[in-house]
Amino acid sequence: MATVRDVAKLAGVSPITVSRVINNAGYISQETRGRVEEAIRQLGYVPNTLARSLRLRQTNTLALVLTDITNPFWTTVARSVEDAASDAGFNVILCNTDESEIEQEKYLNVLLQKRVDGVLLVPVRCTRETVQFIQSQNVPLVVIDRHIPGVEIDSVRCDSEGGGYALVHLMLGQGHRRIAMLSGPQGVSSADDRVAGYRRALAEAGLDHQNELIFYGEFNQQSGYEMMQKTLDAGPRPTAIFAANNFITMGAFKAVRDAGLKVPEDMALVGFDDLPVDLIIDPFFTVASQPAYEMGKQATELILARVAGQAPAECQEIILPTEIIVRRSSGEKYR
Amino acid sequence: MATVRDVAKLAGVSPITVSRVINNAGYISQETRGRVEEAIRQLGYVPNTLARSLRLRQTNTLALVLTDITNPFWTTVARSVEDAASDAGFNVILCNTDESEIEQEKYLNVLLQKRVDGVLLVPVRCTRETVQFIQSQNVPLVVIDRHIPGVEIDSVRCDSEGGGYALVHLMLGQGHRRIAMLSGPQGVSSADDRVAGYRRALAEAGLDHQNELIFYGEFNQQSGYEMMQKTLDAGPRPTAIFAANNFITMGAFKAVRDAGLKVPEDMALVGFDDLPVDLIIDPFFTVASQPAYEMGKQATELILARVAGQAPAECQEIILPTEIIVRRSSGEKYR
DNA sequence: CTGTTAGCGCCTTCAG
DNA sequence: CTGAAGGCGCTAACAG
Repeated sequence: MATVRDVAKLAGVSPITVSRVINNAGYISQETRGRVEEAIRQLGYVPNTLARSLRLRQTNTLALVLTDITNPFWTTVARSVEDAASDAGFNVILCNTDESEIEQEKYLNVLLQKRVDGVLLVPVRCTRETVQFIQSQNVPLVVIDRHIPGVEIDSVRCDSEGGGYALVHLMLGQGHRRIAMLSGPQGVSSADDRVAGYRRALAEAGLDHQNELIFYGEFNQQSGYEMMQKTLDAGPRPTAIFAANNFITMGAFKAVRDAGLKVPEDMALVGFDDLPVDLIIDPFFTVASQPAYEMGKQATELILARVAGQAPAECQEIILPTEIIVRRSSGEKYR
Repeated sequence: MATVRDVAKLAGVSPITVSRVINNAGYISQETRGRVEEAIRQLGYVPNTLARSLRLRQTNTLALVLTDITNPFWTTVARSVEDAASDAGFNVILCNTDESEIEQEKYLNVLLQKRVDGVLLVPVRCTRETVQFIQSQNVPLVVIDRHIPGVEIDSVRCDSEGGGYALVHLMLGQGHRRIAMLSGPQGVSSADDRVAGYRRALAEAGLDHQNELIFYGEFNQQSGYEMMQKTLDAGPRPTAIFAANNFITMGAFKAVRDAGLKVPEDMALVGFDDLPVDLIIDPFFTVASQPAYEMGKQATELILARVAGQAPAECQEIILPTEIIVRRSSGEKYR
């Protein structure tokens, strides 16, 4: 495989001149440039970015570490990040943690070894230790979707508390008084924040802790199904459900259906995250929709600014609003 | 940032010894190893893989170049590729071409410069030139989903011809005689193969070219919508539609609905690619489902074998079967 | 406008 | 079991 030296020799110039041509840097006479370009063509020379990166300490590569690209919410974020990165001349390494701390740690290790210029991370646990390692290596880090309390870190997320509040407020407004929440894992900020929104809405309606009915599970369909089953089995049955994400919503719906009940007649259902409208004939769920594309975009722009050293010194915390989309699953007025 | 040399100095050994500890290579006394590991810990040393890759000519990085991660079919493939790569200690750079040759070329260029160990490519155009560049650099390449006629290249794809045949055969069996096909772009092998399957089924039923009604468009929803509109406007209306992928199917469905007609009563509809069952309450479309996860897995395993120099010399061509899933959109017997 | 020197951080080769 | 020398391919700094 040809190197700058081979090209230089063939063109009768020095290696550095070849480098200048490749990178459009410094002054080069048209004639020399022509000779070099011709040599490059003849040799089929492809510059070795590894060597360049080693020298410049910049790889033009970002890492996107998320839980599971298969969730359409993350799919959109990934697409958005790749778009923004690509526009700026960066590539993106994709990593799925499946909410496993062990996987996350493995990935982060390798990514730092590969000297990615920045990491976009959806942290599995919202603890200081998660990010300590990355920060200690002075690699720019932007936390997406979740936040880590008590640590100075750039983060881009949605207003989970507000979205949760709005959905539950909607249910209350329709007359529901027994509203159960099917949450994600405790300790994951997006789950916790949505619970907080749920609580605030109940409190505001004069309902106290006795009226709270919260199940904690995972952000997947099976967990949603199981939590819904428990809800149906337990004590006095709620009349409405608030599910903490799209998969939990689907699982809950199926459990209700499998129990021979109907949404929304027998059980109103609202949830976080819209499903991709393009793939669904007849959208049914009332949701708090997150601007996934915008999130990815802003996170990427922020980290690219950090990489370029152009971002303000203080840590940025960007919180985007959710949009409440009312459809049939929330039903009409209750009673 | 610490280097092997720093670690070596602190541990009172030579750099190469540190290297041996890091890579578990060669013989090291327990005691020396202990000292080195302690030094690594103290310094927070993170090995620089760039330098290592430069030396070893291996990056442990693959590239996945596809059209659009947002299509659930590709989402699944991406997940699968990342899973298999990760298991083998490789990372994956994700690239979306949006079916643009220019984008594709840009990506391939940068990827080769970054010295990825292999490229998994969904080629925008099925021409020899597309892959020539990569092959000329001796970088392992596996073509996914499509194939490039007349070139020796590893490829993993589905039996598009067979799937198309089966779907159209199904329609014919239900009595349909006027069946239109809404295809993807001519020159993209998956589209062409599906058209071939359509033709074979018609021919076998004794219908000649006069009975063919084929529209060529793009693999997206808007194109599906537009092709369907044309179909509805043009001459004698068909009674059944074969759409070449999931997005075209959705677009066609919406056009039919917007025209005040019903699927399947007024128009039967079958298509390629199942939609993610997990996200859909009540699957409706009769489809030829492709084993996306399996495709990604096999493609990745093949390319990893090539990288390791363990694959058979001759080029591999893996063709996976589709599964016909009959649902309501294909209707009952016609007439 | 062009070239020389040196080094980014690592590992292979060959000695000890 | 450990080390010294050299080079992977590139570019910054400094000359000219």
